[in-house]
Amino acid sequence: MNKVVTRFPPSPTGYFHLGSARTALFNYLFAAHHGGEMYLRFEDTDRARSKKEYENDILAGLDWLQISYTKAEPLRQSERLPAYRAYLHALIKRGAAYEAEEAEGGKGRVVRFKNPNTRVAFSDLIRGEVIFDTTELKDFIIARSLDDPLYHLAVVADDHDTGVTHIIRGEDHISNTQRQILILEALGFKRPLYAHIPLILAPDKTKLSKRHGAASVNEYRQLGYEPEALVNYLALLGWTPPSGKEKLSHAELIAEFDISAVHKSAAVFDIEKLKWLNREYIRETSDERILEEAARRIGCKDQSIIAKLVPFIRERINVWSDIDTMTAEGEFTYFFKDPDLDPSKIAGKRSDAATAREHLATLYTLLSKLPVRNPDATEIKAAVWEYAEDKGRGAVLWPLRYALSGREKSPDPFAISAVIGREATLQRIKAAQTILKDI
RNA sequence: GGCCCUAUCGUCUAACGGUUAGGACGGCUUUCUUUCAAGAAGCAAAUCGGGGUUCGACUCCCCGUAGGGUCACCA
Repeated sequence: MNKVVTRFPPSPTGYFHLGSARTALFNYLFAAHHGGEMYLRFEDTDRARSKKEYENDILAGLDWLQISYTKAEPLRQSERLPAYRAYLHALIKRGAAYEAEEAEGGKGRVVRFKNPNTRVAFSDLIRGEVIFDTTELKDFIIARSLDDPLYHLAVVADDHDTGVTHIIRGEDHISNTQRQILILEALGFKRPLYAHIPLILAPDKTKLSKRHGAASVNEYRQLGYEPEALVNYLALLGWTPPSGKEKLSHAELIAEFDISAVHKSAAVFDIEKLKWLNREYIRETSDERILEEAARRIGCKDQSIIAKLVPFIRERINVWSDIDTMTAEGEFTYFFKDPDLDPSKIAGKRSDAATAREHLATLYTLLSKLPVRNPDATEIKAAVWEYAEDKGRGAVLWPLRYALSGREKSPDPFAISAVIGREATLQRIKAAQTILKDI
């Protein structure tokens, strides 16, 4: 087999979309699997809607997802006008296209393709034989003028000139294929192989778009998803690797990818499964990485305290921005400063104010015996466990935990105590006792 | 509407003529547990409908139905 060449040709008329990202990913995986390469080019023949800003967004997204590519030379279709003009001339010269006066609006002369009105059939790598009767296409327009080509002409020219062997694109392009085959055959080009991948749908089963919430790659980046998780998830949408694995590394995806195994039907984007996958990746990340994200997001207070929060954060978040949410909801504040206690909540369900106060007093004594250096959670637990077992764990430990956190939900009291240290622990227990005395 | 594509649990999917239709996410239950989270165990949940072909259809064929895509001087 000749060298595989694929391409990813977005038009920079919008932000880098999830659907585009998956198309890019499949082109990349296919090329990488076969030791080939993927070209990137920008289809900016619609000059009015194309923006540099969007180009940059696409480039940044590709880099973030670690989808590598070769830049076409030149990168933009707007830089290849002479080439298109030559092809247009060739087409006109051999009678396959002609200039025509445009009736509608009368904006000058356009170039129309002379439709041979045949049947065009191609074998799609995913869908098998697809047949179109091109008659209804009429003599479609391929250029606004000799210097202003339209999509179909430009695509055919570019794919040919860069030696593209496989065109892997969204299903929404399937009916464009007939026009492009007609043009390419009129030009005498070799036909590439086509593979039309199914679309990504929103939960309401329509094409995924902005109104369904986050649809751009950059939004997922902002929300704190890991690029590996997003790539992994996108690859699984419409394709199952032969190994049946659900969590695959970049290298595994490349090794297992098979375009002919891609499904024919559209898949609904399930944010819950993406979150789950993302959590799987976060679980494996280093303590350093979590510390870095946490310090930045919580607000860099005491780094040594945040370092102790790492295991706690690791098991509670799906995406990095969950740290922001937790911060906003005050789920970290008691690690940094004494909590405000609601007197009615100190005793908990398994105790009353008077006994809770007794328990706290005993706990204070017990914990005072701990070494002055800050003990770890195991040592703290050991110091009070026997007493808690004896008096009832719920009755003893709820007041302790509440005294330390001031919250109805939190990690266990030993973990909290280990983070805030011996002195703060004793102080908070004392504070809770004092409040209890007042009621 | 024309043309094209598609159809297994709520969602992503396995099965490639013979299985009690399997797995994952989510959900629910139980367990662990002072609470939360995590963990462990378990449960519910699907072949769109109708005809064929066949000893036997999720699987092959036809017809419906439903969903999607596309019908630009956008890409």
